[in-house]
Amino acid sequence: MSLGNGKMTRRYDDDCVATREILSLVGDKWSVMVIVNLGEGTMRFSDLKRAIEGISQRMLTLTLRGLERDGLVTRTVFPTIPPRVDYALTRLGQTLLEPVTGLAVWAQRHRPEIQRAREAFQRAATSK
Amino acid sequence: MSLGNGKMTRRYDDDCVATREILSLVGDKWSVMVIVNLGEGTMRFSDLKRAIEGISQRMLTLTLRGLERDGLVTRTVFPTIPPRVDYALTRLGQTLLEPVTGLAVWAQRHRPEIQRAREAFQRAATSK
DNA sequence: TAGCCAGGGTCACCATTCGTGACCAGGCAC
DNA sequence: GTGCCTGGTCACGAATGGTGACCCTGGCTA
Repeated sequence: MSLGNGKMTRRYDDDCVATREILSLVGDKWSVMVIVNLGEGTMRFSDLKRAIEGISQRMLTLTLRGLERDGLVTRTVFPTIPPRVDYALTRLGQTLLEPVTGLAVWAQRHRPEIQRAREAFQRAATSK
Repeated sequence: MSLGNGKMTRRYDDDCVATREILSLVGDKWSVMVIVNLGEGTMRFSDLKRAIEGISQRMLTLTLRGLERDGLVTRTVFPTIPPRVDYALTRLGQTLLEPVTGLAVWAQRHRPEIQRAREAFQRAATSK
C-alpha cells in the first residue's frame, strides 16, 4: 500500500492481505468500543460490560482475549472472592487510540449525512 | 461519547449504539479496502476486484452496495456491451479517506509488533 | 439454613453473515 | 459454434456473531 508520502503507489500484492488482516482486528465494532473505553484508564470486566451497552459477556470475553493476544490490552487477575480482573491498554494499544478516535469522531460528525443517504436510497429502491 | 476536545466525558448511553453501527460499516475489512482504493480515483468493478486481492465478486458487490447505500460511493452504469460500471467516492466518502488512511498507516507501522505479540501469546498458551 | 447476589467466565445452541462455485446475458473474435 | 469478457445473481456449506443458561465461591439477608 505504501501510504505515508502523499499519493499511494501500487504495492498491494503482499501488504494488502496483511494490512487487511490487521484492520479486521480493529474493524469489528466491539474492539473499537473497548479500546475507546480503556482509553480513559484501567477498567474491570463488569465496568466494560456496563459501559459498552449492548455487548454480551461472551462477546466481551472474546474481544478482550483477541486484544490481549495482539498485545493491545493487558489482563490482570486478582484471585479474590468474588474474582476481579482489570484490563488496561498497553503502550501499543494507546498508539491505536489516536486513529481510532479519529474514526469515532468522523462517525459522529457524519452520522446525520449517512442517515439521510440511507433514507434516500431506501426511497429510490422502493419506488423502483 | 463527546470526543473532540481532549478528554472524553461519559455520554455513551445514546450515542454509543449509533456510533457503533456506523463504525461497523467502516469496520469491515472490505469496505476499508474499497475506500482506500477509490481514494486514487474512479475505478471499474473489475479494476477493484483485481486491486483488492482476495475479494470475491459477491463480497465486492455487497460491499459496494452498502457503501452506495450510505452515500459514500457513486455507481455509474454505462449500458455498453460488455457492460461497464464505474465507482467513485462521493464528497462524504472522501472525508472518510483521511481517518481510514490513518488506520491503515497504523496497521502497517505496527504490524511487526502485533505479529510478535501473537507469537508470544501463542507460546504462553501452548506452554501452559 | 435456605435462598440469592456479585463477578468473571464457559458452554450449547441458533441466526446471520461470509465466501465459493455455478450460471446468466449479449455481443465479439476465432 | 465455442469460448471469452463484464458485472452481476443464486444456491449452498462454513464460519462467525450473539443469546440465555449454568458454574463457582463467599457473604448477606430472611
